[in-house]
Amino acid sequence: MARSQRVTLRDVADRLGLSANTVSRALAGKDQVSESTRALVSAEAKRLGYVPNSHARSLVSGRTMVVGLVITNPSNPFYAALISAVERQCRAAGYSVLLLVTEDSEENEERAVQQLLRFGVDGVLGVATEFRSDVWDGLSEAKIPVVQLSRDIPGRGLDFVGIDVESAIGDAVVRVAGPGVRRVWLLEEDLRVSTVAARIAGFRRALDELGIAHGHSLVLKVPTRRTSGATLPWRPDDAYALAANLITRDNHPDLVITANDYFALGVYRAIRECGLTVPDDVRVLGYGDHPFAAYLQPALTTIRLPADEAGTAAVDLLLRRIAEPDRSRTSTRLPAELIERQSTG
Amino acid sequence: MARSQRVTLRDVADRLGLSANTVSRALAGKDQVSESTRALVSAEAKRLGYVPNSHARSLVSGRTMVVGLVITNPSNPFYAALISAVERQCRAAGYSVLLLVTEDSEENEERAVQQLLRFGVDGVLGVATEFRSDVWDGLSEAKIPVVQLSRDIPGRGLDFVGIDVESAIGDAVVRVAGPGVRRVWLLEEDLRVSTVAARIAGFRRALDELGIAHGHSLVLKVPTRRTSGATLPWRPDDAYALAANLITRDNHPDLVITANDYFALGVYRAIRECGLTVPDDVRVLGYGDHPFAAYLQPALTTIRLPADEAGTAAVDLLLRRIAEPDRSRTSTRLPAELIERQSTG
DNA sequence: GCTTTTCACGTGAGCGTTAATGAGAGGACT
DNA sequence: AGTCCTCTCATTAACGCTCACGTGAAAAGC
Repeated sequence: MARSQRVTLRDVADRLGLSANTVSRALAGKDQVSESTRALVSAEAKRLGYVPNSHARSLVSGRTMVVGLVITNPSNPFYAALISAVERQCRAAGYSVLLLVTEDSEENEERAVQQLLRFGVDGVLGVATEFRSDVWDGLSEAKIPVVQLSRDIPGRGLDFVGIDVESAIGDAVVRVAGPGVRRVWLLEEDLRVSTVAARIAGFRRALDELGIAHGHSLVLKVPTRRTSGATLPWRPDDAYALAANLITRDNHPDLVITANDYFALGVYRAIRECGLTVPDDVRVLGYGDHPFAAYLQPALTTIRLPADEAGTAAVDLLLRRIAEPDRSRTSTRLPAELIERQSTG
Repeated sequence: MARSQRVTLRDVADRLGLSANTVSRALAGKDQVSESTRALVSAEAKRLGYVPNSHARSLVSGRTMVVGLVITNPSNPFYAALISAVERQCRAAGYSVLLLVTEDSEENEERAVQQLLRFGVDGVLGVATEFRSDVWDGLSEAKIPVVQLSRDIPGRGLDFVGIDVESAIGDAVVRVAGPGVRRVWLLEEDLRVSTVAARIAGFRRALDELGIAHGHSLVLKVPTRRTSGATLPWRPDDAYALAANLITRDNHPDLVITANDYFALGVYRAIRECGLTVPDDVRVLGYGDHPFAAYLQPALTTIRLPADEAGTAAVDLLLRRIAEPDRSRTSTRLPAELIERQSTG
């Protein structure tokens, strides 16, 4: 039904007494077609409403002009920004985006890779789940370029574009910790991924630089809601519950770093309810610079992530690798910017 | 290169001394294949790492198992939630999602429709830009089912799934306005879309019900940043700039409704800087129930949108229409829930 | 005048898959 | 024994497009 309706190359060709091939060449803008017939073909194609069949095209050409984008959770604002940037850059280059969501589940990730293989996408941008790292090997074997986004699985020989999380956190903590700061906490996500590891590493390095004994520091894991579906993965409530249990008026950290600004919301409340104040009693450093951060009371010092640049750079890198499959592996870590506000004094 | 590598049906068939067709039927689980050869085929296909070519399949079958998702801005948290829900529901039904972003630009929307036609997707879920409403006609002509998401363009005969914005705002304003409330403002987006119109209509209806003269009310348009790319479309700064200009200590509204919680952030600040307080001097009603709303001081009364349900329902509707193209048009408006917190007393 | 080149287009094949049809082997039946 | 099935598989033809050729006519060259 739908098929019989569709205008094909032959329809245009028959209407003009030409061959399908000529019409194809004319519309493709190739040589070996006179300008007069090209104009005729274009006009007739437009008149009939001809739309090329991308499947037929990619079946013979081997290219699809589609890029796979594998994301763990589109409701995560950072990933949402990545999606926007990636889509825009792909669109500018004439590529379409096939979106696969993994919800940080290995099973979904495997299915996603399978889908990408079936489609024979020209390239893949992916946030890896990292529980098992060989999931992506199928793409490499099929010679489909993969650029890892945000999270890096080393040793796979895959391109990577992300953020220099370790430096971002490390430098920020050093900058933000005043002379009186002795006890420092990090509220982390409970995920086994490279970004979390990098934040912890940066955190530890900062403590060393500040001469703070690791015994005075604490890395707390907030349970991550991966299966919550179409909602934000970070719940202020979870951070609040954790912090409220541990912080008392007489026993509290001097500085709390949160893995994201949403956790900071919970920490704010926990501190407030103890009768303590930010930043006089406890300093708070967020992560992500979400739009509300500047509007909290006190305004939250946080780290701005160049999601837009990362997405754009990742697409550029992918397109370059599609063009030159044999160029050497690239690993880019973009710097993040500390936005100092009132929560750190 | 990539093509010669790929394992095809023939490869599996040749290896077993069978025909490609038999292998196809065996893997498709059809009849007319003995169980013994089916097992052989499955084993060999797995051993060789056979992956079906979706383009070849859809070229002959006319189906793609792909659904197009047209979104104006993935960084908008509401749309992000929609994307998550839609993707998940599609995945559950065996469909993949092709993501097209329009940035509320008519040109992009036309290109998106063109892409969807080229791919011959089985169906489309879309947030329409609404500047020109005939952009989607091409899909209807190609008999591709379209379900409109969130924004409704009436008169096109397209299915619709969204939220009952008019009732949500109308009922909420009535509920939230106390006896002393005389002057009511609505801070709206500057977009010509049905959701904005519905909010304004609900606002006006509430004023009538409350017996508030329209002269005492005000609908303010906050400039919308559509071209800002991969960022949130709603900037608290913009709402702040507008509100700060109009609100003074002696001349202020009793109740402000904002088109989203981010605008409420700006309004909070503007009110605070006048030396006024929420809710005693000015009540504030947000929209969207973004995760930070509960953690503001005072906690923001707002309207929770069932984005997850909307996305899920939209996919269900689309799949049903794909199965039965001739069923009558459906228009679903899901109720939104008022979440009463401190900002309205 | 003829051959040679150039240009504009047509022909045929094939991309990998599925649907329709055909064909051979084996068993059940009269 | 011959006929008719049934089961299993092969053969053929699409789907719409592009690529490597082939071909004819006009233009160019001597």
